[in-house]
Formats: sequence, structure tokens, C-alpha cells
Amino acid sequence: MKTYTISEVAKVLNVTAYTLRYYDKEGLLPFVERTSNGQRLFKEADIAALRVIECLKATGMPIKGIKRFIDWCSDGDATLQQRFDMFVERKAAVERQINELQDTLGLIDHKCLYYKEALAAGTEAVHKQDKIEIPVTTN
Amino acid sequence: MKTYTISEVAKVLNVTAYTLRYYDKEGLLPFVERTSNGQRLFKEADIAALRVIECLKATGMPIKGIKRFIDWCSDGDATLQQRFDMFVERKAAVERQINELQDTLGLIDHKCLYYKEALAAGTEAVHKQDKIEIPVTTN
DNA sequence: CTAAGCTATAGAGTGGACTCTAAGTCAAGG
DNA sequence: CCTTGACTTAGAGTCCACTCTATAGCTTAG
Repeated sequence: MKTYTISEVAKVLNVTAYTLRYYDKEGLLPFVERTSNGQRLFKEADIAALRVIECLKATGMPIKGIKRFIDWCSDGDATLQQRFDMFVERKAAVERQINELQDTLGLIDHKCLYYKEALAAGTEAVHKQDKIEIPVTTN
Repeated sequence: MKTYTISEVAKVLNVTAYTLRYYDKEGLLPFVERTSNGQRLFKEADIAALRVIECLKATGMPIKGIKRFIDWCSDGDATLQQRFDMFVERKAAVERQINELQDTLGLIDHKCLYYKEALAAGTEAVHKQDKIEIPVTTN
């Protein structure tokens, strides 16, 4: 069975070895085995687990929350409900974030247009004018 | 013309007065005027500017980047191009974030399903079984 | 006229997530 | 044998974005 050193895993996951050791210190990698002289020995399954950690991080979950999940995994089937609930909650969180970003995108789009017009006119003043001449536009 | 105290603005924008003073200290609010005895006097336009700051923050821009934008605003029409470029770049950044979150959402969805099935079976083992019986499914 | 309740400042403290340093261990190559 | 270059740990340092403390000033109600 193929194994990986910490720097190989770091390269694969595009993080530093420091980060992986930090995750281990925080209790995120209790499953990673060691050689007789203490070196970490990562298996494919460990990399898969790290991808799940990466995914949870991408949802905005803090390290402590991810640790709770890892602990639940270690506890086995008794925690299936908690883990399910967690993912359902994460799903909602991600959906909220997407909605927020879409709102933000709308505002940014307006600003792009605003500056495109200002640039064409050579001055931002066109918009201050606009507000006086056509106070209906919300800008 | 209606003006607002720092705590009124804080309430409106749903942040603390500490945060607003911090923003000011970081140079994000050079336009906010003061009373004779040094108290900040926020106008409607200042609140509008703070909403733009809020929007830039929502795109993931750090305080220093926002400060650069505010400085450009103070510099007038000579910086219209920079400001336009900045918003175009922010737009791209937000789009990237939305795409990433959508990918994440897909993974989370899989996990929801995974745990829903495990929960129905009463054990996570169903999935380890799956991998042996039907190694085609990517899980 | 004084206490409450706001405001202000400088600067210290917090929490999160790394990121790095120092000192040491081990295996392989010349 | 010794150097090189991985790896290990504990713990210090960094960066960011607040968050708060201490101290003080102004204004208004009782």
C-alpha cells in the first residue's frame, strides 16, 4: 500500500507541511500513523480525509468545528446523526454565503458600470449630475 | 441635514462603535467630520460610503485594500481608472468565490446523502460495503 | 453641582489560522 | 565517518480584524 511523507501530502493538497502539523496538533489527524521513529505515514485514506477537512474549511467552518467532526468520526456509528446534522447545517451555511456573494456581485456590477461611465466622461461628476437631473435612478 | 452619532451608525450598519473607530484609525473614514469638541458627525453620504466599504469587505478585500480605494476616492478623477480596474478585479474575485462555494456545495450534498443512507442503515458500514460490491460508484 | 451617559484617545488584549525557529533524530550518499 | 536533507517537537512569532480597557471630556437631567 502506497504511503506518503508529510511534504508529499503537502504538495498534493497545496498546503505547507507546517499547516499539516498544525492540523495534527489541533487534533484533526488522529488517524495518521507513524513509523517506528515517529515519522508520519500518510495513506490514501488519510489524504481523502484531508480533502473532507479541506471541504469543511471551504464552508467557513473553524478548526474547532472540524475537530468536533473528526472526534465524532472516531466515535463511530453512535454519532451518525450528529454528523448528518452537521452537513445539513453546513449546506445551509454555504447556500447563505452564495446568496450573500450574489448580492455583493450585484452591487459590484453597479460600481463597474458607475466607473465605466465616469471613465467615459472623464469625471465622476457625471453621476453627481445624474442625481440632480434624473433623481429617479437609484445609482 | 440629518447627522448621526457613532453609535447610531453602528446600530444602522449592525457593527460596534469600536469597529467604526477602528476603521477610522485605519484610514477608511477620512471624510467623517467632527464637532467642535472632536465628536464624529456622520452624514447620510458617510453611511453610503460605509455601505461600499461593507460591500468590499464582503468580496474578501482586506482593510488595507479598502484603504487604497478610499485614498483613490480622495484623489479625485485622476484615479478613476484604478478604481474601475479594482471593481472589475473584485467582480472576478467574487465570481471565483461563488464557483468555489458551488463546488463545495456539491461535495457537501454528497456527504448529506452519504450520512442519510448510513443513518437509514444504522451504520456507516453500508458504504464500505458499497466500495467492495460496486467499486464503480465514486461515493 | 454632580452623576449618568454619551463621546474621545492610546494602547493593550483576543482569537484564529497559520508560519516559522531552534534543536534534535534518522537514513542515504560520497 | 560525516554531511545533506529529509523528518520530529515545543514553543515563539505574525497577521488580521477586531475588541476592550483606562482615562478623560462634554452635556443634560435631577
